[in-house]
Amino acid sequence: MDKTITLPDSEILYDLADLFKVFGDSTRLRIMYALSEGEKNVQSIAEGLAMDQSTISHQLRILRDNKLARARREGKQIYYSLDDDHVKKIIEMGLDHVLE
Amino acid sequence: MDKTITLPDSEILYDLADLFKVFGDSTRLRIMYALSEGEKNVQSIAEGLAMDQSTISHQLRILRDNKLARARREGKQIYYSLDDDHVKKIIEMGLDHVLE
DNA sequence: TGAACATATGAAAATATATTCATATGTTAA
DNA sequence: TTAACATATGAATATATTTTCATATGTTCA
Repeated sequence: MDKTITLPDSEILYDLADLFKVFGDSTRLRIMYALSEGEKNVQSIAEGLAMDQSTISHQLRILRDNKLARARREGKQIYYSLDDDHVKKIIEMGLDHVLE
Repeated sequence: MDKTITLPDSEILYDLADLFKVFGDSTRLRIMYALSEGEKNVQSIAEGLAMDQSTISHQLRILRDNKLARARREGKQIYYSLDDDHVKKIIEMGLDHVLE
């Protein structure tokens, strides 16, 4: 009997887990939903979600670090938008499962 | 200006986050990969991944609770398999992002 | 029934994560 | 240059999560 299990490179597995971790927090999901409506600055996300500016900023950083959102400065404000088509698709796949 | 952000029901958001949390751990991803090769019992997963029986068992429970794996007893052993077509698709979407 | 085996589970310890608070940084306009 | 504003960030705290260890539960077979 062959007990071998074929896995992706360990580094890729960690990256994959890290990616899903980003989706595994309701605050970040809410931010991603907000951004799916279009580009928004930090304030308006914070107000729209009724959360602290600091909380949003910390979480936006995580989205940025994981290349799920990107930032663009315009004057004093920084506008964020989704940085990847996969974002919506991944969320939709998840919803499919959750709603079934 | 309209500051409204349209979000899914808060309960659904939490369920969605919980679902992605399941994918957000490399041990569980490895188990899911193992099961994507076909049904396996706990021992053979543990051996294949070189991890503790207990660790695997704890994580299999999480997969079960989230309806991502299902269990079937056959004698002393319990065979697990993936319980949802979405699993592979969600992982593939994640890989697309990670590999790009 | 009892021994051997496969799996599950509770509790503890180790680690990771999210939020808050205070404050720093960067930008604009007076 | 200074005041006012928008955003970012470090540190502390609170909370969650993973793994390990010990042991319980369920099954088979002698």
